[in-house]
Amino acid sequence: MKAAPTDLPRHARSDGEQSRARLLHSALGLFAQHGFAKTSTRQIAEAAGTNLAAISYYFGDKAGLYRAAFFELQGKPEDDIARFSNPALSLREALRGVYVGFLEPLKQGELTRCCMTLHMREMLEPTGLWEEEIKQGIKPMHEALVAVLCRHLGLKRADDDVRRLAICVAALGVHLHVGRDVTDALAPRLNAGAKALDQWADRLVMYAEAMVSAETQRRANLPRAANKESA
Amino acid sequence: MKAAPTDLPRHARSDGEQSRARLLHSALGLFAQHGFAKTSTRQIAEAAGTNLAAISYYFGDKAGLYRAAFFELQGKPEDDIARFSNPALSLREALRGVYVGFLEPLKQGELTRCCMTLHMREMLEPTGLWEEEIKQGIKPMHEALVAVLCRHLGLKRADDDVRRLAICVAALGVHLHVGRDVTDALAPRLNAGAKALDQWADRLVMYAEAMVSAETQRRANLPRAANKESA
DNA sequence: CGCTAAGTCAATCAATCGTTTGATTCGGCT
DNA sequence: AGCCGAATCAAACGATTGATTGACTTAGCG
Repeated sequence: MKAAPTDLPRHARSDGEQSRARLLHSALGLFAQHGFAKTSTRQIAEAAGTNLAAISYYFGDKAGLYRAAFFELQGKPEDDIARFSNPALSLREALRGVYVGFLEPLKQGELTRCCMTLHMREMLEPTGLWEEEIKQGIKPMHEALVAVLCRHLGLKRADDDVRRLAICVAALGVHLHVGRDVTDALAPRLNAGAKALDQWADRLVMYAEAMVSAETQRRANLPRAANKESA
Repeated sequence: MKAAPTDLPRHARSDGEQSRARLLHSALGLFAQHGFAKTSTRQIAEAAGTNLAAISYYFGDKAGLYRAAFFELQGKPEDDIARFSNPALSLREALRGVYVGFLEPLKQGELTRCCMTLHMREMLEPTGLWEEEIKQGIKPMHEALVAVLCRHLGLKRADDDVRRLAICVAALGVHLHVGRDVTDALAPRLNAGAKALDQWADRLVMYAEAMVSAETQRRANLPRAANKESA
């Protein structure tokens, strides 16, 4: 709600909304770093510089704080979709738009990175919020990407192979985040600096283009009749 | 402390080693399903049909049980590497070997799937075991894949671009697991049945081949001098 | 049989968890 | 001034956690 900056000094009895915002940001960072179960409310309150009871006061309980941190501090999915779903874009431009959406959080500050980490974490530990996020954030994005691919593949309707391709295209972007620590261990240079991230964008676009081309070619070589997919 | 296979006293109690094995499997399943922090030792003991104290007895503490379940119940990385690193294989065959390693756990029983889930979970919640696993399991596999790619790209030494390509190739396989629930929500048919998984193998091999081809072409179009990569 | 050790069990420990309470303080109001 | 509600705080609640205790049971062996 209130997009107030966070680093305000801790005044004795200044504004109630400040404590709420500080709790929100501290919770986001700690939840992203240690997960929900391993983060105690006392840690959050201490990091936020507020009292323990403030969590119950503003968010009801720990789960409410988690939900608030999860949903209130993230960019709107429409912005991500808008980056690549414009029909005027070429395939290459659209794919670049897709991966920019994945890479930008890595360039920006901790806040967006923590948001992304929380999302990735939810993938493996669904807490109920995740299904909501799939429906409101991921599924629209997936459908938008499928539509883009259909357009450039010359298809009227999406089939399983297009969805598989869309998932693979997204997988390269997702892996930037979930496999970040692994990549840092295997080849630290690949994620070091903004320049390296721009190289990621270049290569991912190239690889995604190659995958789309391969799918295009596969469909071209397909016998006309066998347009169905096995169940 | 005890529980060493080196000691060879007679089987004192008939089902002595059985409790250990049952604890191991129950722990693997529960840790994979709920994570380390959200799984209590009482749950594990109850699921295993043993007493609570047996955990301390066989594994010292909860962390020891986790470590044992993590390392004792997984396939050896050499087997995975052997599937694709044979120099006699064509690129396509090698890539198929890579993805078979990712897909087989999905086909087999719960055990291997839980193992894989635990691994994925460790990516986002490193507990110390993960660094060990990177060094002993992931890094060798990455290096083997890099070697295969170098061979088919006609390179003597690996550079950052080859490593990036290797990571992208692996990313498609990793995403099968980390994005499994998401995929099930977006397009349930894609993961339903062994036949669908075989289709995954076909497409992933095709996409990976396309990525390698794209990289080959990029290098061919490169000016001779500019063989360096930006830091 | 008697002895030892492995294994099992209920009961309990101290610590930590999320949450609640009740008192207190401050800003804004008539 | 006097009052009220919002906000803060220390303290404690009950529940659950991981881990331990000590007694009990069983198996092997002289």
